[in-house]
Amino acid sequence: MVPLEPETRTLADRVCRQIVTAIVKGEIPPGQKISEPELARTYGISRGPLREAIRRLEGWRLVERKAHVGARVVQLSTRELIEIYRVREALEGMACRLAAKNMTDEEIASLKQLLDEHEASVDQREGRSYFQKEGDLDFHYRIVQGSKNAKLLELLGDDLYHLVRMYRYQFSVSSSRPKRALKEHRQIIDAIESRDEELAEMLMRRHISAARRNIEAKLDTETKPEGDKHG
Amino acid sequence: MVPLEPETRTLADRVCRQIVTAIVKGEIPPGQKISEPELARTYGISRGPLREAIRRLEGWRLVERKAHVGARVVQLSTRELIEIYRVREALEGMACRLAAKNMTDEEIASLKQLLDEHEASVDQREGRSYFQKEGDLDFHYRIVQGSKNAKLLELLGDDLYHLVRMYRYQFSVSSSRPKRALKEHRQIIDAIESRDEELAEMLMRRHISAARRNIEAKLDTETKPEGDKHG
DNA sequence: TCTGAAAATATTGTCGACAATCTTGATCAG
DNA sequence: CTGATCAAGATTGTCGACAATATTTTCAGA
Repeated sequence: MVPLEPETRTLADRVCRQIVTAIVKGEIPPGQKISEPELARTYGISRGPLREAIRRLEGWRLVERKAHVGARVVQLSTRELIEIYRVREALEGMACRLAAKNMTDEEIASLKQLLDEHEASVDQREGRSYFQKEGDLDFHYRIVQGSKNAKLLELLGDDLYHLVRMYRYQFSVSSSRPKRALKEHRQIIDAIESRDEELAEMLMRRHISAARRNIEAKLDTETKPEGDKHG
Repeated sequence: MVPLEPETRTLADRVCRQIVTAIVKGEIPPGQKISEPELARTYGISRGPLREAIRRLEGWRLVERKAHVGARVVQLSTRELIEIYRVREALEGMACRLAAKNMTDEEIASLKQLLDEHEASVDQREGRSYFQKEGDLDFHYRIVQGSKNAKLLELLGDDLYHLVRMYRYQFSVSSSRPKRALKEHRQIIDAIESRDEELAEMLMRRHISAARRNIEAKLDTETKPEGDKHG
């Protein structure tokens, strides 16, 4: 028999998850200082487990800590967001290559079904970008799972996706091109289905690279609408 | 003015580094249980900071913890080592591509000089695999630095290289083909110098991929010298 | 002798208190 | 009035003690 949450049997672990959720959803905004006494009161625990939770978050790079000053929620600069997309391009490209080799037929079928649902919600227009936003990460997450590479899953799932989610909540940035993204998702799953590793990796890299350039372009127009430098 | 070790002003931080070193060097062997009272006595601190240090190590995936049981040093299975090399292939391939774009001429020159030193030590045969071993990671680390992508540096430097070093100490596995590796390193830096991003990435991926296959082959012959299955 | 359960032991988890450090605000010299 | 210095307050860092859980040992019964 397996309990619903097997490893949440200690205060530090439970609170750790709660804080992650709070940070990702923006309830604790980026850049905000984390007050130990205040958080301890909020969650009704002592400072001991709370500090341990913060230390783990530090390892996951969701908070930054300075000695004798305190911990702050990481604040993603646009530069760092771009960096993350470079990392995603590399990591998810590899994940997609491995998925083409290791995904089971059942997993592929299930993923195609997920895309059908996404398409329906996009068509009906009731799926406001909100759903598509989370749905997008669902797709990517499943690919990574399909790679059967635990290390990839760790790095992307624990380290990067949290940050990406955080950023999306923060700026309410959805994929901004749901139909295009959906089409690319279909191409990717097709490549996986035909077990074309090379193509699968290339398509995923182009998919993420396009998202990155999309962000870069948006930022360029926002920050310097009449600038002439291209740095 | 900058002190030599700016952020090691708290017990937990200092002990954290000490434990990392001890783990990487094998002084605390993989799989061994970490006894909190014992380690606290060893380093002369209380259990509080020690636990926080362990929690951060948990975030870095150098130790695994089970509630009410304790923390153990991670034990790399061969499967996990292979997984790590897949991740390195993806990440360092991207790093190399970015390095070809972003490395300064000075950094490139310095790195070529480093390779000269490696070559000298290999030729003299006095560079036993020991030096080459660390020298190899030096080269790779500099490439990652040259990418100017902080996220890449974090993931590779903090998460993966520790594990790779640990494994090398553990099995005394050096590159086992120092001349070949050195030649590949030269090809890579040449590609970077000519700012050929595409080629630089490809060469780095082939370089790491070759190392992975080398390990796989060695493991195959060791574990199943007369087997017929290829799983 | 072997098996199973229960007690004893040791370890981990949690808490409150104290010490060290940083931040803030007030006071005073220029 | 401005700036710096110093003190008061608040926050983080550290510690020892107690509670909860897991592991080991022991002992009784078959």
